[in-house]
Amino acid sequence: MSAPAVLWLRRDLRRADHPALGAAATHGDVLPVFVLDPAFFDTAGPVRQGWLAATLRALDASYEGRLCLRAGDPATVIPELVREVGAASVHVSTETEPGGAARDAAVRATLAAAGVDWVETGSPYAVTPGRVVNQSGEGYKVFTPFLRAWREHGWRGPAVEPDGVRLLAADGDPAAWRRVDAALAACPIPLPPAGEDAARARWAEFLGSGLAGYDTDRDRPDLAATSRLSPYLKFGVVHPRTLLADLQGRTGKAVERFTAELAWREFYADVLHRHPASLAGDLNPLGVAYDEPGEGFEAWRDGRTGFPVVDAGMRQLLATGWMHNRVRMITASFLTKDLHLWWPVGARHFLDHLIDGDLASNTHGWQWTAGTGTDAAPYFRVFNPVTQGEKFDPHGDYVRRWVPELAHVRGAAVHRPWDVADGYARGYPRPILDHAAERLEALARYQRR
DNA sequence: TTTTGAGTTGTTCGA
DNA sequence: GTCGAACAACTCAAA
Repeated sequence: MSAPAVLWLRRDLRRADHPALGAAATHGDVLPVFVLDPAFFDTAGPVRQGWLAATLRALDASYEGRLCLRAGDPATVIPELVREVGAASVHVSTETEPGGAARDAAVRATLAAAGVDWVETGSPYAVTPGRVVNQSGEGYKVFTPFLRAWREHGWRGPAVEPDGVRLLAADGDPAAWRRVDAALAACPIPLPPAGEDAARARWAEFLGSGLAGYDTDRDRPDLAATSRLSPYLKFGVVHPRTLLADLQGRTGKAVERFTAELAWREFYADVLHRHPASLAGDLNPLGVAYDEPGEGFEAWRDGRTGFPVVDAGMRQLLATGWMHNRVRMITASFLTKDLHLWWPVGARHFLDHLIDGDLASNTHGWQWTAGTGTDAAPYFRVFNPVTQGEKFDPHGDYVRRWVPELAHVRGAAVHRPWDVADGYARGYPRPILDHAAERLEALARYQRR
């Protein structure tokens, strides 16, 4: 009988379409393990901890209750586990985020010294970051050519689990499971259903009724027009390759558009992989002056800026761990162009509260808004929070849903409470700033540099 | 090497 | 109300 194979799960918390699982199974009995790494877990807020906890419980069920959960530094925990069960190999999906890649390098070195094989199969992306290159062999810095090259590169079909995979049971750490359950119990917001079955159900529903209108309605925060798969994609509960395979044979603008959104996720992962320093600072520094966070930041964070669509978005984030993409742009523009704060201030807050918070997409989405990222954003692209609200929440339903102080205002007028006779009757705050003035200030700062 | 066309998501103003 | 122009300069990708 051959030695067991450890399947170390990280951002691939699923059973289906799992190339690393297949690879592990060819080596021997498979021991699925997840490590609660304090470097990641302890720094996450209660919402993100809760979503991970729910996902881990579902993952354990996917693996027939045999998920081995341990806590600690993986560089210690994984080699220990390997010794314990006499494993000859450790199987993972390739991690390309800077922190995870550094962690993997450390674990891999320790294992190599012990003569244990380290096998990387697959990644959280249809095309592993670093593989889409231009004619000079370099990565892309502009999305559109990346998209073309990404499509031309293509991707494999879903991985089918080999017959007769045998899962090995190993002692988990009861204290670690207690921490998971405590995190779940302490989660301050209601979470979506976790796990693969829930992700598949969400996807099936989107394919059946949401995809057709995706092209035209995806920008409407008042409608449920997006896939809402991002919390599952974040932990690899569903793999984009699975989605792309299901889209085969379908055509039309909506399919193209949804595929492009998946490509954006891959593009930003590629950019972060090639430019790890962009995690903490500007990819393309503009040299503009930023203010220090103060009362304006607190108003933004708490959803009381006096700009209805901004406040609706910030409150949706706090209440649900999710914010509509269009509103992420509007609120980000407000922080960077109206409050004149540096984008990492907002990016940090988003990451602390989003259950789908993806390091690469969040970082570079923010940099796009700030004009420091991959897209050479025209300096004059400053969102007007009122006209954006009127355009994308045309009936005001989104604002009324998240801002109860404005629930009595009918129609699109909710975006301009200052023009409504009883607009402030229920205590909604007055605007904390003059957008027209701050827009000019932002433009001036860009030109002054 | 040089050149050329293009670059997710906008706003305002004036005709 | 609608529509086109103006709002900078630069970098990137590819021919």
